[in-house]
Amino acid sequence: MRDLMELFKALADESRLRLLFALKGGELCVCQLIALVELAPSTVSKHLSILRSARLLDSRKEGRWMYYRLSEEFRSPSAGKILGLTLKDLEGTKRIAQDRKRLKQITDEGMDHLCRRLFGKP
Amino acid sequence: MRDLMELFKALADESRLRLLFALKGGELCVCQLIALVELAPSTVSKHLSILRSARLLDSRKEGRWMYYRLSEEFRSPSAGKILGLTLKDLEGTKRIAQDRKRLKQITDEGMDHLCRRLFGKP
DNA sequence: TGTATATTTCGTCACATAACGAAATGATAG
DNA sequence: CTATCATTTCGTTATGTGACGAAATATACA
Repeated sequence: MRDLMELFKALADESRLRLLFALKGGELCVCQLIALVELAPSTVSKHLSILRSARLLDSRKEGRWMYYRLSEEFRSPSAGKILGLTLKDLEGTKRIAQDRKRLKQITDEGMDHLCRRLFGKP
Repeated sequence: MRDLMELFKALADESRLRLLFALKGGELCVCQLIALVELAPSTVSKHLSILRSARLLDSRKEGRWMYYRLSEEFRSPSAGKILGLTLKDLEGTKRIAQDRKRLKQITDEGMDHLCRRLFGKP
């Protein structure tokens, strides 16, 4: 029951739903996710850790970049199905449609350029 | 997206999961649900209103008693499936097994006796 | 009609959570 | 080795949530 509640708590937040959906298309770097949801890096990091605790995400470090992706090993079979239904439901929403467009721009931009834009000095 | 978040928020609470599971066997009166979860009447009432707002429950008034039951018309097809998966997942948990036993006692007791026990003067 | 009863609404308190900025961490590049 | 960069951790603040008791509401019964 504890696990199930953790899953639902993780899913009960707009930013986290947006992050999950963005990762549907494959792994992304933290800086790309920051650019997408437009929240402080520390805030995004916290969201990602919540999603990872709920076993919805896995992560991988490559050099100084950290990549997150949708998990494949869920805590329970139901968890995977619930995530699947959730992502399908999100397809139709306006916010997610906007995100999809912006994400394309972000991935096209290239990470070096993106990071300089996000964290670089004037 | 708002609806989906409302659904997950509703499901992200232990007491509300217990209430939902209890109603799996059919409609129950508020006083029976109060006896089951052992929280203040006002607290249980609030939980029920949250579940009803999320369209997980319907209610029916009969005399002075209010009956709640699992909804059949969900906000979205996914909502029904998610609830189904959730209730199935809960089957195995210890708390729910305890609840099932206690619920049998509660329904056997009869509502007049139960209400006198819960609200009656010494 | 008035009183008892079942449920809901309201006000309040303690605690959880999302947001931020500052500081810490860990890796790369010079 | 030191500086820089991407990310995380920590501390703080504002808002949301769950719990309760008291008061309001609605129905039944005398």
